[in-house]
Amino acid sequence: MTTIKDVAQHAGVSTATVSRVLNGHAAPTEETRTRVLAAVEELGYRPNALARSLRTTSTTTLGLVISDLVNPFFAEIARAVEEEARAHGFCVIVANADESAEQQATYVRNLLDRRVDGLLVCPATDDPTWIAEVEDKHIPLVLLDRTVAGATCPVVRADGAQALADLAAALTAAGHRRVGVIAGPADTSTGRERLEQFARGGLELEVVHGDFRRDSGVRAAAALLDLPDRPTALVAMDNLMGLGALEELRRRNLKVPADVGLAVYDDQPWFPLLDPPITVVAQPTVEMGRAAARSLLALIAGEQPDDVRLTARLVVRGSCGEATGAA
Amino acid sequence: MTTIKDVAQHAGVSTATVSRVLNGHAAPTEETRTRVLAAVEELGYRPNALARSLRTTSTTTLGLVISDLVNPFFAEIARAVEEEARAHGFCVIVANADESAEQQATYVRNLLDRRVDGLLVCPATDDPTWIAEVEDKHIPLVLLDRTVAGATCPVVRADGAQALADLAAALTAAGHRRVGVIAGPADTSTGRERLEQFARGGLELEVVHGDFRRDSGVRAAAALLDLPDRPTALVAMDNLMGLGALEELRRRNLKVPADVGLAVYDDQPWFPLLDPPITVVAQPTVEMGRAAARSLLALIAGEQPDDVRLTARLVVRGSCGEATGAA
DNA sequence: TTGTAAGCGTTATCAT
DNA sequence: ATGATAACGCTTACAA
Repeated sequence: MTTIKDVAQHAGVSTATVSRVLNGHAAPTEETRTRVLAAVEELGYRPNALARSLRTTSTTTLGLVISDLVNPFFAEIARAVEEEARAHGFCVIVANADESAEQQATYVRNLLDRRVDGLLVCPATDDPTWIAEVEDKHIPLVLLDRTVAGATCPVVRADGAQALADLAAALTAAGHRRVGVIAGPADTSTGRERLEQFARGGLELEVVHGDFRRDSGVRAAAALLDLPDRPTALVAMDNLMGLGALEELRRRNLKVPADVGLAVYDDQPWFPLLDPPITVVAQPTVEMGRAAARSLLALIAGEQPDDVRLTARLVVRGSCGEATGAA
Repeated sequence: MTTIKDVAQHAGVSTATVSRVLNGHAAPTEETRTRVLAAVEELGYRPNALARSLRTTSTTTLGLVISDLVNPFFAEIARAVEEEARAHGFCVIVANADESAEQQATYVRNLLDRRVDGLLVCPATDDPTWIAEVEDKHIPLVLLDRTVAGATCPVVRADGAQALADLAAALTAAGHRRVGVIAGPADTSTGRERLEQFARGGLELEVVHGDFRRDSGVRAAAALLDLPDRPTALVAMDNLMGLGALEELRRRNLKVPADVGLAVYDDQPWFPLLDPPITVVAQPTVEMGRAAARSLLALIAGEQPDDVRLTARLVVRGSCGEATGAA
């Protein structure tokens, strides 16, 4: 491996000069500059980022802890974060907490050990203990999608209040009175918030909590459909539980929306292709990822970014039935 | 930030002893061990991974260069790689080449600079120039999904030969004679290979090349459907182009399979939910990611892993029509 | 068993 | 404008 020493020797200058040239300092004269650059070129020299980081205490690397990478929503977020980071010359180390608080804590520690310049976390649960560690070390932190109580750092998330109100209204207009909710975990902010906001819609709710994953969607749908007084519509509070619900509906040969209406929180490219197309609350997923990365980058740059709330919106497609003139 | 020096001082030993304790060396006596550990605990000391890596020339980090993270197939691969890496105590830096050879080269260089212990690459194109750089530095390299000419490193990929033969047979049995192929780029091994293997099936083919992305699927489907002698079935050679084709079919109000049959290479969870469910060639995606990570880890450990070929298989669902007894 | 000290490849300070 | 040199925080001979 060729080092800065080799380059210095080859160019007949000191390592300091090579470093100055490579870092675009004002000092070196044009003549030495070209000589150094020639040596760099000839030897195919590339600076060791580790050594540099050790010295400068900057890694130009972001840590991203995702609560569940299987979830296309979070996969999309991860992609957007990577994109925005790349645009600013940063790399991203991606960590998957698999909705486990312990795994998340482990990963956060690992990323801190690696001296990432900042941390982007989609908290798996409300447990806030890990945050102290991050703040102790003064590592810039931004929360994404979910928040946790007592977090003093910037939070970037979607605002689904209006969309959920609209959804409740649309369901009501379509003649639904009693709907089954496949809710997220009660120990996540999004799990609680979506349920609560939807509950304000005045519908009679039957609630089963899932864990934001496919299987729980299947189980929750089954439980709701087995109810003696079966709800006329189901609302799944994330796309994976929505997928599970759809599978269960298909398994039971129930027609949507004739037998049961369905709506899902978080849109996916394939929802419009179903028959009928699925009515959803669409989140500005990519923009959330980008905004979060930008906030973190700003924090790293010493600025004080505000919280970001991106509004989700209802997309009515047909899986909840038609609005009846009467209702 | 507390360093190993602080711990040494606090425990009344040398930094060397602290290091030995922390790295589980045989030397230290039980008594000093506990004393050191107590100091570590009390100070909340965490070793600086950068400094350690600089010294040991090992980062326990894998670099993963994905050709297109938007593609759920690659997202799934990324997840599987991360999972397997984590199980072995490795982190993953994810890079997205966006199907661009230049971006890929840039990222490879960046990851080498960061001294990743090994590199996992899904090559964006056949261009092999970047490989030389990696091999020069003797960084373990494994190719994933796609290969490039002249690569001497292990390759992990799917074998779709049989599945594509089966697909051609199934299409024939369903009465199709002339099918439109939405193929991958000719400058990717998978693009060429899938087309070639499918072509052996004896069907009359109309081929349009896409770029493995959604839009190209829309365009290719449109082109094929506009043909004077319209094919009776479409085969999309990856899931995103399949999505695009489905959108175009829906836009034209064409019924599957009554008007046009459809099959897609690479399964997705929502394909069974469509009406009719989509016939696919299912790849062992997760296993590919895992296998690739394992091969790379083996390479890093000094072993000589073989190429891995995981067989894809045809899943007949209904989007190609029923087999007619006659055919 | 433990300590001393060199070295990993940089950058930055301080002279010159 | 350039060159020595210390320092970043750790591991590892080598010595004791």
